Amino acid sequence: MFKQFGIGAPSEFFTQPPSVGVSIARSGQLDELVALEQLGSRRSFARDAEIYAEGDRADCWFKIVSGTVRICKLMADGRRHIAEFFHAGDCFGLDGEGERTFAAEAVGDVIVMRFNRAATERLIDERPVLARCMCNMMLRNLAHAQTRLLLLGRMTAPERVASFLLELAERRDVRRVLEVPMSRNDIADYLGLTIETVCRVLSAMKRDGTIAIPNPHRIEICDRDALEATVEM
Amino acid sequence: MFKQFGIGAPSEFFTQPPSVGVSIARSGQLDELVALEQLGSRRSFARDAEIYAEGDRADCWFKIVSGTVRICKLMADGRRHIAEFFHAGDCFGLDGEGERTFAAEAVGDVIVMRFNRAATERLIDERPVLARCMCNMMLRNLAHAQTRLLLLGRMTAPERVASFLLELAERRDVRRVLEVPMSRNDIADYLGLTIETVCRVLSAMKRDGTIAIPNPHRIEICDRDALEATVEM
DNA sequence: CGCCAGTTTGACCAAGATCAACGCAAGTGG
DNA sequence: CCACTTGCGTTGATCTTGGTCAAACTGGCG
Repeated sequence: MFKQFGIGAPSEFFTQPPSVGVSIARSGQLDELVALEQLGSRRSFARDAEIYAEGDRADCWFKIVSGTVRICKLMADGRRHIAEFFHAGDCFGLDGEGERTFAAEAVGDVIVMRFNRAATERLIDERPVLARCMCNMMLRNLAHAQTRLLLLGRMTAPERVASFLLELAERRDVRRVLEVPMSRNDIADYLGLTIETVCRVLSAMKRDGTIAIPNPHRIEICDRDALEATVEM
Repeated sequence: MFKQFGIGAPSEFFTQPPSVGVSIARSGQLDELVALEQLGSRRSFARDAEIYAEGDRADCWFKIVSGTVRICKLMADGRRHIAEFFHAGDCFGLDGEGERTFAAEAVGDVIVMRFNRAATERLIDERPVLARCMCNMMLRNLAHAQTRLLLLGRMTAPERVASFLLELAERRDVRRVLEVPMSRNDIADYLGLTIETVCRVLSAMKRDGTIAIPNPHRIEICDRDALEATVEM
């Protein structure tokens, strides 16, 4: 089982039941977790350090203890694209068994658990219930990618920025004060915009009272309805 | 196993080994296929017919016998987004167990096999090797979505069109003469462009001899190198 | 033949990119 | 402790890509 797997998991693999029904492994889960902890080794990375590079052998995966990670790719002419951000509790790096197709980098200082792929596979063979977790994880990844496809394909700059803020709020489960660990450049490359456009849109939102920006890495949502109205799918 | 699953499968589930190694179920596969055939029922849809709608209960999935299907979504203000095209041999509609988040429509006339989800789940519980197929399928979906993210986020119109043509060629496994079942409008909504831009780019490619367009639904690749150079990631 | 749907082309427009300053806070070194 | 640098972030002016609007073309079909 589990020879190759998804790009990453925007959710709490092994520590929390999947959001949608199914009631997985209520009993076994903790045991698995303990087993996993012993398989993993703690690593830390400084800001902008490369956790793995495009082209590396994909022989391990990671779970974030603290910090934020970006999954990204540099095009030949220097254009950069960020496929995903992962936060504390998320898993990432479960990509195909061959080479990495994206790089993973630390957005700020990051601490992760590193898991050997082969060892994990053995564990999963013993406890097939874990396979179900993996599938759920990949499903969520896929659903999220689909949402982003719509965003990048059909949304205007203000809609993208509004979506981004609401997504941040939802992931961190806060209603008002957002911590924004990534730079404006990261946000731009995530939303398919330029840094200037991101700034301008944020400034416009600040001007009309939708948000407040006490400092660049902290944004407060003052008028959530306005944000939601901006997205309006 | 398999309570909820990916958006669709751009590949040959159950009929062909996965492209990347792993050598799955060499022996059992045919038996499964036979079992499945008996679970499924043949359905046909006319051009533009809705196979399922956004919001429908996701209690079945499909494998395409012939024709092309688009997975799409209409935004409130009429903007349309096509998440994916599926062709003969592909599976789709394995989305989450709740409601459909996208609609599926027939691009031309389409024949599909329709499979009941619950029955399939039972089959998979009996033959866990099938779960591995599912995971591979989702992995491919995910990898493809990631590629499209890059396309929509960071590529110019000519790059998008060139990618599209090369993707078509690769999927159909032809080197020169492409059948293009979908309309220019479909292509535009798939690439995040307008129909006019798609036309203009195709016309430009025709002008400089990269492609020939004997009729709107047939495109010939005359200079594959030029196409590949256009994409150049 | 004329209509219809889809495609193509052209003229013009605007959202967002690019280029260029400027601001501002956190180091750094004299 | 204070100039000076450095790295972001913000703002403005201008340009370009691709969108919008409108008209012409094409091939099938009653």
